[in-house]
Amino acid sequence: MSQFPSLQEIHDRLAAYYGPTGWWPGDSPFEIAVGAILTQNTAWTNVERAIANLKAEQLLSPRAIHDSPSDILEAAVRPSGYFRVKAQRLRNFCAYLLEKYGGSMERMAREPLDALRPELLGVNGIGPETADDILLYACGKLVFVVDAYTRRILYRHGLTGKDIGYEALRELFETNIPADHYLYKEYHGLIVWTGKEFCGPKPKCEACPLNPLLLPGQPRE
DNA sequence: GACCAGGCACATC
DNA sequence: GATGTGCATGGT
Repeated sequence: MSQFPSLQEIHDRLAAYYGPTGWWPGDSPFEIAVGAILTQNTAWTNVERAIANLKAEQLLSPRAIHDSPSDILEAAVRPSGYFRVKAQRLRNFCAYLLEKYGGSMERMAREPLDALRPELLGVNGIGPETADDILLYACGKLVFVVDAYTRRILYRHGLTGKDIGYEALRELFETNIPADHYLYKEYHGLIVWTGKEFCGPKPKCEACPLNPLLLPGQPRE
């Protein structure tokens, strides 16, 4: 018996409302990894511009990014914000990928999850969410991705405390919904879509598919 | 013009 | 270990 049957209920309602999200968008595992870094604290529309620039400049490969002069790379990723920081983070990731896996996302994906996740977290600029984006969507690993929307939606529905940590939230999902890769991908996509549409700093609960939510606590903030 | 967006590292206490 | 701060563009 699950402690949080509501997690399945939340998914089912969102899936009924939106249908398949097809998350994450991207033409290749490497493009997904790049997008995961560029979208840190940034609206996705800005990331799309940056990725389009990288493609136009023939920079969407580990070797090209790694070897590109700073000003060229920074100019390309500029629309995604924090462009100096993100250019360096992309370079850090590419250096790791080239060094450890010859620049091959497919080779990286063959590494077991338990070894790969700590490796990614060891790359400067890759934190828990970015690592899990890459693991789930680019490497096919069974890891639930937690983000600001995930935390906010659960908190506002009284299902978790405000200060619950990343790992605790991840475990909550991973122990209370079926261990299914497609479900993990879609559930996170649905949370992103719902968060953007209904659960920003100013909640718009009226038309939200999660309203009314049945469960333990009362809505907050 | 203010506020916000799917984080992260680093400094300081 | 908790808390604060810098990083920056583009949309609403």
